[in-house]
Amino acid sequence: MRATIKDIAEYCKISVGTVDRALNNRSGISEKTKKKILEAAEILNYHPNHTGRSLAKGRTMTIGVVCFDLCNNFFPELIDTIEARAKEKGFFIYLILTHRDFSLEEDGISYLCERQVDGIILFPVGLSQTYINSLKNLGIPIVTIYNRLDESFPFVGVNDRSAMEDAVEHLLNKGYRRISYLTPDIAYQRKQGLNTYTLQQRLTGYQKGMQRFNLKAEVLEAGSLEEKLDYFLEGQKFDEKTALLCLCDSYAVKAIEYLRKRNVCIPEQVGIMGYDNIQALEYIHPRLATIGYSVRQMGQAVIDILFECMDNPEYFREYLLDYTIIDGDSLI
Amino acid sequence: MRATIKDIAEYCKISVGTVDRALNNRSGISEKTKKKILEAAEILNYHPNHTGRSLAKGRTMTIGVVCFDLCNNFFPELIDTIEARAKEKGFFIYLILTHRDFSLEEDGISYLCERQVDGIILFPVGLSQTYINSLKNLGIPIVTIYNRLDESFPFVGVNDRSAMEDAVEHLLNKGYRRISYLTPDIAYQRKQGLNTYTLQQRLTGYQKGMQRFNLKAEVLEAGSLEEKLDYFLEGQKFDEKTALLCLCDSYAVKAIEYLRKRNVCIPEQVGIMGYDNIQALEYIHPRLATIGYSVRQMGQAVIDILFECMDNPEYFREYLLDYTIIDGDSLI
DNA sequence: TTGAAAGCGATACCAC
DNA sequence: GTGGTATCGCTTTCAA
Repeated sequence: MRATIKDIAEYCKISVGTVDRALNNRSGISEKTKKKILEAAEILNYHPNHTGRSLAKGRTMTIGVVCFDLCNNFFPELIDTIEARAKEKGFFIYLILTHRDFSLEEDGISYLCERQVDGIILFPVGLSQTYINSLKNLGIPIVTIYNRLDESFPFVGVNDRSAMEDAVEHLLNKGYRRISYLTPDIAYQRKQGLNTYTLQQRLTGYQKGMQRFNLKAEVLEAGSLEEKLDYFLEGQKFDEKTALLCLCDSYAVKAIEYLRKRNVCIPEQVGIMGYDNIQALEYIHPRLATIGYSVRQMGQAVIDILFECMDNPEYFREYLLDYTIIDGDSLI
Repeated sequence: MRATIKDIAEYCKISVGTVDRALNNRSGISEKTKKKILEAAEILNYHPNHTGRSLAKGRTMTIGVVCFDLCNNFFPELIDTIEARAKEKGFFIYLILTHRDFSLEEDGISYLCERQVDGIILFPVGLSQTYINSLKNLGIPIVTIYNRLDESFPFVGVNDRSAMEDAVEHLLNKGYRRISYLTPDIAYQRKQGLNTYTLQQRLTGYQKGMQRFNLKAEVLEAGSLEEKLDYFLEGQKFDEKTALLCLCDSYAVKAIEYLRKRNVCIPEQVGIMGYDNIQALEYIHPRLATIGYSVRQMGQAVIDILFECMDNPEYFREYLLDYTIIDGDSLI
């Protein structure tokens, strides 16, 4: 059995209150008894019991991170940052992966709540008003990231709309006139009750950009990735400079794979551009043109905002990160 | 404030003991009062308080995962598997990243201990006997993975030694006669007090393989990656089929990048082989020849063994996964 | 079938 | 400065 403050108290023939004072550097204790107690703690190999403390204090020093998965996008680096910063402040991380399954998200949140976490970082999958209300009623600070919920929850993301608009401009400046946009089927996902905030922002940016330059938007949305790309290539004569702007890098990389299979030369016949600047790009050829932003900064922001909310429940902030267009060999 | 069992008890004018029986499907309660209590719980929007329960039961239903990072190798997929399986059994995951820094590992373990986790999955960085003893004294089941500690801790890994030996044979069968081995500086890491178990196993496998076929082993170990590769290329006339066998895929991929910069053709001038079959390989060209194993199976094994240990502290198992040689375009 | 009370380990307040 | 004790929310045992 592990030693408790009671053991120390008995060992020193003293009360638990005093032991607590010594162990937690509280005032109102003589140096002499303090020293005696600390020595006893050493001898008995005392380690504080976090569960007992949590119950007494009503704080668990734990934050829940509810994320889609660890295998895609910028998530690993982001969680890395969050973990490090949380640790600095004495907090631990409960990791919950939803795989974009709403019921897993709902269950996860509910368990986090039972476990009295002090705050939650949430990549929302759900979006219904009922769900939003239930989150509000939890009385736990929640910061959303990637997908937005509504103005009652602080949000951290990239300025996607503007970024995609700039991406279109970038392609235009490189002489591309036909610019298609590759995205998952947003309407379908919406129908499934999924949160499509970021998907929508990026799409809107693309559409706005095309509109601004009087270009005809072509959104490849329906069907599997292969079907979209087949449609894209259909009747394609490569007689005008053609580019494929993709929702995200992992999508772009898959597209490159498939186009290569169909003997399409990149960038000679089709230029490709992604979004996110994921680390794996370093090793992928041709070097993908993309849109980059600081994942570290994003992680810092989300955790710092969460800490703010924990101190002050009224705190609200929407934090949109800056981005940079990164050119690459996937464009000509 | 959230409702507690006491609130329910008062609401129903009944004792907390009975409420507990109803809420936890314990025996010795009439259907009628049980129904009344469950309804009250619904009305009062009762959610159990995990902290209180943990304190009373002495179990937190939490396991700590102490891992290097999330950005390399097979870690994301592994943690994904572990998280899913833990969740199935009602357990939560504390994620701690050490970045291969021993003091972070030590601190992490010690905090996990304060938080009374029921078990730990550990990618060990440390290896000293003092450290091992301190882990033993924790009285918490620990399963090691990737790096081994000693026979007091269950271990899950791949049969690295045999795999690397087979890799050598594979290269030999393809006609390679000069086979160099690329690895981090093991001696140096050892001197830093780091656990080099897997590094060493793989190296030994390579050496054994070379010895078996009477080939001269050439281990590229000292200096930066660039320095090692410069040394490797030095005086290289490409007059005999040359291959570079690498500790792991991410290492191999970096090597390919650098060799390309030095205008070395792969696989024409140098064949490359990696280890781990990481997911990113799908999008990297040339397709890297590598050694694959089931990360899912590894995750299942480690968590199942941990659960066994939690039931039975005497339980011990060393689980070595099978592997497959995967050929690729990085060899000719 | 139900109630009462003693823990679990730590905190916090009040009294001396 | 120190001791005593109620409290946090839940479990568990014993008695009724």
